[in-house]
Amino acid sequence: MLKTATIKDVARLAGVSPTTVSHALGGKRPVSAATRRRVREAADQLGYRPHPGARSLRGGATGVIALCLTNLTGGALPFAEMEYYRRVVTAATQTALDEHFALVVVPETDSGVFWDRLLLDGAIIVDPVNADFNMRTLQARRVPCVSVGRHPDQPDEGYWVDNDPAAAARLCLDHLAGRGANSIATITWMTTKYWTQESLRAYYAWCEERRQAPRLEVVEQDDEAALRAAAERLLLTEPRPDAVYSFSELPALWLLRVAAEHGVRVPQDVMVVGTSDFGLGATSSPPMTTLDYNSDEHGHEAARLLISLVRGEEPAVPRRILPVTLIERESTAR
Amino acid sequence: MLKTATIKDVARLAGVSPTTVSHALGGKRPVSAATRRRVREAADQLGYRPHPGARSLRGGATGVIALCLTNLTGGALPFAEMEYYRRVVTAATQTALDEHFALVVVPETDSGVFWDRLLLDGAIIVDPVNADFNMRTLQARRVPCVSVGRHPDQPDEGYWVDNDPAAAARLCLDHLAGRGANSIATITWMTTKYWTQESLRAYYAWCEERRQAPRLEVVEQDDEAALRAAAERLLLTEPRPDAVYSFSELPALWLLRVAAEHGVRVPQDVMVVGTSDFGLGATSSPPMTTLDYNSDEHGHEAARLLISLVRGEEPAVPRRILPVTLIERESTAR
DNA sequence: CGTTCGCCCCAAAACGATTTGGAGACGGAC
DNA sequence: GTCCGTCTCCAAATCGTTTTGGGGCGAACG
Repeated sequence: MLKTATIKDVARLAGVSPTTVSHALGGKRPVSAATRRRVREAADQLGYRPHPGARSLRGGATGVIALCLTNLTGGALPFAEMEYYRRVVTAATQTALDEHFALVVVPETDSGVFWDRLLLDGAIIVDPVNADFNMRTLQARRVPCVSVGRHPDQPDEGYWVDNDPAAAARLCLDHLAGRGANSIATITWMTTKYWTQESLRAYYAWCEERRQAPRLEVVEQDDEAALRAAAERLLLTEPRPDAVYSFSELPALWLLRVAAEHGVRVPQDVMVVGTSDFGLGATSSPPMTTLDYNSDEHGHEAARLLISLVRGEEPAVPRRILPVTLIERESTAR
Repeated sequence: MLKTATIKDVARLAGVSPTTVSHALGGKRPVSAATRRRVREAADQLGYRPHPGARSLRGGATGVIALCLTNLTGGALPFAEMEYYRRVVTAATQTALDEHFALVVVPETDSGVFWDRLLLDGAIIVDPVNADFNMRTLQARRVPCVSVGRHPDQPDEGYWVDNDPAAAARLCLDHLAGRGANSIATITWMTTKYWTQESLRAYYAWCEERRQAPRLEVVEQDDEAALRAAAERLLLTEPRPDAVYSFSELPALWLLRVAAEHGVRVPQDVMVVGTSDFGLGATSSPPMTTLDYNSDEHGHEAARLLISLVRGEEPAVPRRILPVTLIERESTAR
C-alpha cells in the first residue's frame, strides 16, 4: 500500500484547516463558495479519498452491506438455481446503490474471518438453511440481518422476505383444476428447503380437500439422466396424470421434452405448470405456464428492509411475503 | 450499530493496560502466560473483536481482497458461462482463506462507490474486457490488481493469469487431424474476448498451414433457437465437415443433440471437440472430448499472485499462462 | 462609540487500535 | 552494595477522519 493523500495534504494545498476540508466536502456546515471551490480543486488534484477506516472509526456507519451467498461455493448447488441467485444479487445490488450503499457478496461461510475483517452496516443472508453459522455470528455482533427465505426452524422470527409456498401451490392447482384437470401429479427433487416442504404439504392438503389421490414423482439427483427418468416414469406409467405441477422449473422442462419424444400432447393429454427460476418457460416448446417467484423483488425488498434497519428505523413489516404470479402460456391452454 | 466492546473494556476487565491486551492477543511482544490467559478470558467474555477500521488505520493492511465480477449483474451474461465464474470464485476464495485473507465479490462496476468504501489490500478482476473502469480506478488508487484473462488491448501489461488460445486451438485441431479429420469446421458465438479472437486467428493459421478450407459457423444469439439453427446449418448443409472444434461448450452440446436427431453418427460421421466451462462433456451422449480450461487453477493462481503483490513481493512471473488439457472421450474416439 | 449578530473558519477532542521507548522489579554476578 | 540483564508491563504517540465549541472580524443596530 503506497502512501495516499490525506485530508491534511488537501488542507495544506488549499490553504485551509482539515476541519474546513471536511465541511467543504461533506457539507455538514456551511463553507463559503470560494473556499469550497479551492478545496474541491485541491482534493481533485491530489486524488484525495477519505480513508474508510478512519471515517467509520469516528462516524460509525460505513455504507457497506454484505450479501451472504452460502451456496455460491458449495459444490452441492444445483446448477439450475444459479439464475435465481444471480437475480437476487443483481436486484439487491441495484437497490443498495440507489440508496447509496455498496453491496458486496460474501461467498464462504464457515470462517468467521469475513465478519472479523469487513466493516459492515448489515447483511443479507440468502437461504438461511445452510447458513446458521453466519446468522448466529452476525447476530452475536449485533449486525442487522435480513434473510431471503425464512429459516425452516424459526419461520416466525427475525427479518425476512419470502414467498408463500402454500398459496403458490393453490394458485397452480386451482388453475389446473379450472382447466379440467382431475388427477394432478407433482414432480420435484427433494430438499430441506422450506419451499419444497411446504409446497408438498399444501399439495397433499389440496388433494385431501378435493378427494384426489396424490401422486409425487421424485428426481433423485441433479443430472440429466435422473431428470429424464423421473419424467418418463411420470408420463409413461399408467394411469397417466392429466396435469403436472412441478415445484421447480427444470423437471417441468424435461417433462415437455419427454412428452414430445413420446407423442404425449401438451396440453391436450397432459397440462404442465412449472415454477420459474430461469425464465425459460417462455422459450420452451410449447411455451410453459410458470409460477413466477419474482426473485428480483426479493432482492429489492431484502435490501430495502435491511437498509431501513441499518438506519435505525423499526420496520413496520419485519417479515414480508411477496406475491407470486401465474404466467399463463400454452402448456395449460386447454 | 450498537456499542461493541473495545480494547479498553477488555483491559479494564483483565486489570491490565490496552497495550498489554494488544500484545497478549496479537503476540508481537512476549506477555506472561498468566496475564495472557486473563486477557483471553476477558476478551471472550466480552465478545471482543478488534475494530477493522481502527486496525487498518494504524497498521495499513486489512486482509481483505476483492474479486470483481463485472458480468454477474450485467444482463448480457451468457448463462452458459456462469459455471466458469462460479469455479473461479470458489477457487480464489479457497486460496485466499488458506493464506488468511478474506475475499469478497464485488458485483457492480460503473460506480466508484465500492472502491471508496471498501478497505482493500488488492483486487482480482475477472475478464477485464468489460471492466476498464474498475481497472483504471483501482490502479489510480494504487491498489494491487490481478486479472483473470488478459486485457485484449494491452495483452502484455499488468499482472494476469490466462490460457493460451492458440496453443489450445492447435491441441484440438492436431488431435482431430490425428484421428483422420480432413475438413475441420469451427462453431462459436462471436465476442470481443481475447479467447475468441485468438482462437479464430489460430484456426485460420492452422488451416493455411494444412491447406484446408476454413469453415466458421456463428451463433447469432444466446438462445436455444440460435444454437439449434447454427448446429443444423453446420451438420445438414453439404459438404458436411468431418470434425468440428467449438470454442465454447454449449454449441458443441447442441451439435451432439442435432446430430442424434438427424441420424448423423458421432464420431463416425463427424467428430466433435468442445471447450469446457461446464464440465457437462462427461454426461453428454456420446460423452464429448473437451478442452479443460482448468478454471479452478485460474482462481487459485490469480489469488496467489495477488497475495504476493499485496505482501510487497515482486512476483517472478507477472503474466502467467496456464496449461489446458484435452480430455479425450467418445466423440473423437475413431 | 459600544454592543450584538452572522459569517467563516479553526483548534482540539474524540474514535479504537498498534507500536515504540522506557519504567519498575527481580535475580545474579562482581 | 552496586551494576547489569531479563522479564513484564505501561504511557504516549500515531493513524485519518468527524464533530463540537469557540474565535476573529466586519456589518448592522442602538
